[in-house]
Amino acid sequence: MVMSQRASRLTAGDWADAALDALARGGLAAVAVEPLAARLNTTKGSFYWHFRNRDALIEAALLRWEERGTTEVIAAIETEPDPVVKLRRLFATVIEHGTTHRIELSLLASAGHPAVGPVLRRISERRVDYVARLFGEVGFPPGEARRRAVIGVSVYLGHTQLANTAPAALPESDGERLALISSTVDALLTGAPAAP
Amino acid sequence: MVMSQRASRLTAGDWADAALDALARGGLAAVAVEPLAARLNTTKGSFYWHFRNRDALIEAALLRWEERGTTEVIAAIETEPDPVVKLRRLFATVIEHGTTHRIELSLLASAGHPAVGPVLRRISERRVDYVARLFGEVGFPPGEARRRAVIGVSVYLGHTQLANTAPAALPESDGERLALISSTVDALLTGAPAAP
DNA sequence: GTCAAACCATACGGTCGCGTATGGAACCTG
DNA sequence: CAGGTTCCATACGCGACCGTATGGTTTGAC
Repeated sequence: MVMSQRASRLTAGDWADAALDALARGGLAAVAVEPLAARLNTTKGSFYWHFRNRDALIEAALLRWEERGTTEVIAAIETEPDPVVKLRRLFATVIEHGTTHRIELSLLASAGHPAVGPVLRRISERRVDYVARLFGEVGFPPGEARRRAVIGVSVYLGHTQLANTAPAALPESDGERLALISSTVDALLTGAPAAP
Repeated sequence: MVMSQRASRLTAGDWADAALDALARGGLAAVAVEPLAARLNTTKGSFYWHFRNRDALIEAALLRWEERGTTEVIAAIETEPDPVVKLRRLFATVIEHGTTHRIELSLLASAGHPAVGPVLRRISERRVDYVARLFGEVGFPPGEARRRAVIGVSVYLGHTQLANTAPAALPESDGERLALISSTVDALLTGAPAAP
């Protein structure tokens, strides 16, 4: 994302992307106007044309991230009709989406920020709701579907955290990590009502 | 921790505790010398007597937190001889230790900081190692013990995240949350070799 | 009470980052 | 090409925070 030569004018989206990069690297404190301008090889004149202030940039960046992390992920999973395959595919994404996860971990530190808290809440609730819906489609009654969803999403989130803080504590290869995640999905599917 | 009247001289530990408080509230950026001094009802003269610089305070605070979060927790759990009870007690702490968790989430945004990264790695690895040992004591072979430990710790961490970001996605009462955690421990203990 | 050590208060200079103001440059349309 | 719109560069003032320097206060030992 370091652009030593800028081809043309920057869009608000360019700035938002740079903000998400900074967020992933150093948390909310790294989303600073002047350092971002330097990375984009421009000055804050551009920034203040596109955004009223830093908070406006943060909000724009968060919405962008939320869209990518939920709507787009769910849309991609939903191309598959079978709920069990959907669950497996969704959980496999824990191993693929490193940057999205890095951003989320960074945001956890700023859950109290007025723009961050609501986004985290929405994305977390949406995730649990979606997984609960998938377990429901598999045939579990609502309460049971929800409990499994909470456990499953917890595993997903915790695995992400460990992958970032102590990768050596996890299996070495992606294959083994995937096997671990799959065995968790298997366990959560245990006791599933007979296929319709 | 706001002390409008200070009874006596501050220790380096007082400063470190104040730093941990700030960390929990606003992340690493909130660990700032002058605001901390204000909260302690003193000035940075005291701070610079006890610490060479801000980084020294951060390191001291992190070590203190690490001690509380691992050594002391494990020591308390280890007063119980039965590994299954130990596991249950350890997992129940996910619901009790709000502040410790708040600090950990805050630190995730600063994993790249030279003092933070190693502490997070150590505490994460130690946690997985300890839980793996407990599953080993229950009778699981090493590889299987480790896999269950990774899943269990992931649930623990993920549950913590959800409790902070979207508490409404979790069961409402502590009792129900504990039941959910217990059912997870149950599932992880499934297939345990016969008691010795 | 004296002295030394431990501790703290304040002033100062410097850097960083924010937001505002102002003028300039690039682009597009007629 | 001219004019208007979009976009950007820079200067400025301000506040927050850091670390250093200096002098003052408190505490403990003799």
